[in-house]
Amino acid sequence: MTTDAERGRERVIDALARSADIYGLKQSYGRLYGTLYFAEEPLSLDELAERSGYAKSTVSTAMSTLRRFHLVRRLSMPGEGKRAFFEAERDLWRVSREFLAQEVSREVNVMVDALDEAETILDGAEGERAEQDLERVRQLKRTYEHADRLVSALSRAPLDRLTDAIDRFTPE
Amino acid sequence: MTTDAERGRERVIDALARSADIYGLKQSYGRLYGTLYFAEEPLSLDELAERSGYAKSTVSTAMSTLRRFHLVRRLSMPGEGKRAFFEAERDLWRVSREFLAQEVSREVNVMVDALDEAETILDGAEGERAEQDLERVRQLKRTYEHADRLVSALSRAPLDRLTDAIDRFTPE
DNA sequence: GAGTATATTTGGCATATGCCGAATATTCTG
DNA sequence: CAGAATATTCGGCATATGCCAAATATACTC
Repeated sequence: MTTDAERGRERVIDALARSADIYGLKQSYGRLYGTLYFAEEPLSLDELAERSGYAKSTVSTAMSTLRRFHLVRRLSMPGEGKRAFFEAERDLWRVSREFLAQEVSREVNVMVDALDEAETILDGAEGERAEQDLERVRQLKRTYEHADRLVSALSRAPLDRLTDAIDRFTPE
Repeated sequence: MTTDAERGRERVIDALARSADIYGLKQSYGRLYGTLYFAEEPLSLDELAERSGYAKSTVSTAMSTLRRFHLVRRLSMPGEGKRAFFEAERDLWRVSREFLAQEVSREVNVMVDALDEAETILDGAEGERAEQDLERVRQLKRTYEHADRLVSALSRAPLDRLTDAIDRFTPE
C-alpha cells in the first residue's frame, strides 16, 4: 500500500528527476538526490540501492558525481566500519553558489583567457577583417568581464538579501 | 596559408565549442555559432556547411536549435529566393536573459507546481514522517520562490547596471 | 597484519546521440 | 501552377552513454 506521504514525496522526486535532466545530469541522479532529500537520516549505499532500485555500482558513481556538485555529503559513522552514509544538501541556493563559484567561474576564465590571447594575435594582424574581428573579440570580453563580477557577487550573497536588494533595484 | 586573423578567430571558436559542451549543447553547435559570430555578413546554409565542414543537414538542425536559444537569427533576403541566411546574436547577455526568462523560469514553475501539489497531499497526511516531509517541501518552496524573483529580476536588467548595483551591494 | 565487510572500478550489453547522405517538403520564380 | 532552388526530415551507421554484475581495491576489526 502506498501512503499519502509517499505520493507527496514521489511527486517532488519526479520533478527533481526532470530538473536534473534539464541541467545536464542524469535523471537517475535526480531521483537519488530526491530520495536522500526526504530521508529521515543519512543512507548507506545499500539502503539507497534498495530504496531506489538502482544497482549499487550505479548509486556509487552517482554519489561521487552529486558530491562534485555539492548536492550530497558523504559521512562516516563511528562504529560502522567502512560503511559510508550519504546525506542531501538541502540548501539548494548554497549548491548553486558553489556551482557558480567553481564551474561557471572556471568556464568564464577559460573564455577570458582565449579572448585575451585572440586579442593579442589580432592586435598584430593586418587588414580590415582583423580590425572587425578585434572589435568583436573585445565586445565578447566586455560581456565576460561583467559576467565574472556578477557570478562572483552572486556566489557570495545569501539568497534572501540578494532578492531584497534586487527588488529594490527593479521596483516595479 | 593560415593568417593571424584566422588563428585568432579559431582560438575563440574553440573556446565557444568547449562552452557549448559545458552548457549541454553539442560542441559542433558552438563551432557553428563561433563561425557566425565572426562572419562579415549573414551566411547561407551552404556557406556555413562549406566553412565549418559539417553536412548541410547537420547545419540545418543546428540552426534550428541555436535559434530556440536565441543565439542565432534567421534572415530572408529579398531577391534571394528561398535561400535563408543566419546571423549570430552577438549580445550574449541578451541571450542569457532570454534563456533565464524562458527556460529557467519554466523549469522553476514546474518545480513550484510539484511542490504545491506535494504540500497539499502532505498537509492531509498523518504521522511524524509526513510532518517532516511537509517541512522539507516548504523549505524547498521558499528557495524556489526566491529563485523565481531573482531570475525575473536578472532577466530584465541590462548587464552593466546590474553589476554596478551588485558591486554597491557587496562592496569588498 | 589477516580477514571481512564495504566501496569503487571495470567490462559489457542495450539504448541513445551525433552526424551523414538520400529522400521529401517547401518556397519562390516565371 | 510547373519547375527549380533550397530547406527540412528521415534512415542508418558509428560512437557514446546509462546501467548492471562481476572483479578489484580499500578500510576497518581483532
